[in-house]
Amino acid sequence: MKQKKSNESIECSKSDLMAVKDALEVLNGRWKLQILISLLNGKKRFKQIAREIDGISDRMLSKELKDLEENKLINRQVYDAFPPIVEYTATEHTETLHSVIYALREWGYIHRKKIIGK
Amino acid sequence: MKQKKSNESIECSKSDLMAVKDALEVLNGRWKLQILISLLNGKKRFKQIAREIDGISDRMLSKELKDLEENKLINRQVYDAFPPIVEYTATEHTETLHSVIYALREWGYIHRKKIIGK
DNA sequence: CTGGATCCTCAGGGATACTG
DNA sequence: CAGTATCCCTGAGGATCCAG
Repeated sequence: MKQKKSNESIECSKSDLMAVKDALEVLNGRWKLQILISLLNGKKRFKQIAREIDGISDRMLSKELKDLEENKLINRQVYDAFPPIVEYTATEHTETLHSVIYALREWGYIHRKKIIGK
Repeated sequence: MKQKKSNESIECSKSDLMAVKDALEVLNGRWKLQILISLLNGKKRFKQIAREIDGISDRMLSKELKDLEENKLINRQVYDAFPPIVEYTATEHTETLHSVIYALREWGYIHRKKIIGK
């Protein structure tokens, strides 16, 4: 993918840019990563996720979950019961997001210190 | 509320979630990361960036650059000349984004292979 | 409980024209 | 060249109601 410049590797190629754009496209919006993080902590039911994520509406959660399922980032398991039980779980593919989440979290802390926290 | 899987650490705390949200807030939209990646490759003038990033309008570029400057993610240097010359550069703070960009890029490749490329 | 269906709002973003 | 000013539209996302 990339070559080094003395000591720092710099993003450069069109192909790299495309990859970043692809990633952002899948993870876009305010909710997807929050949902995935929540599920990386263990299987959850619909209402559980809704309660955990501050401010999300049922409608958005439903839509985002469908999106994520299409991208193989979550599994949806339906149990035939009443009241209905649906469990969502992360997939092996979700696990590959760990480094992204980790990097964003670290940077979030750095940035907060830099801009807000001083 | 945490279940470990053998060897991986899992995101969990409220504070971590906040950090990720903060990061996403600063980097949101389709353009900011593309602009930053472009500038991490070296100083650029307005039109240069506009030409490099496919599909961005002058208006958006202008707005995003202002945003990024407020977040100390770019420097804006104006030279008194005609025609006007304005150069944008990455900052030290931008450098801290490297791991984020790197992670997103890697994941973009992985995801493409998983979903599209098969 | 799990969502689908509807309706509505608003900000993100495109197009174009214009200024210093 | 480096933007600003307008106008407009689309789509993300909220609120509410309803059904299985």
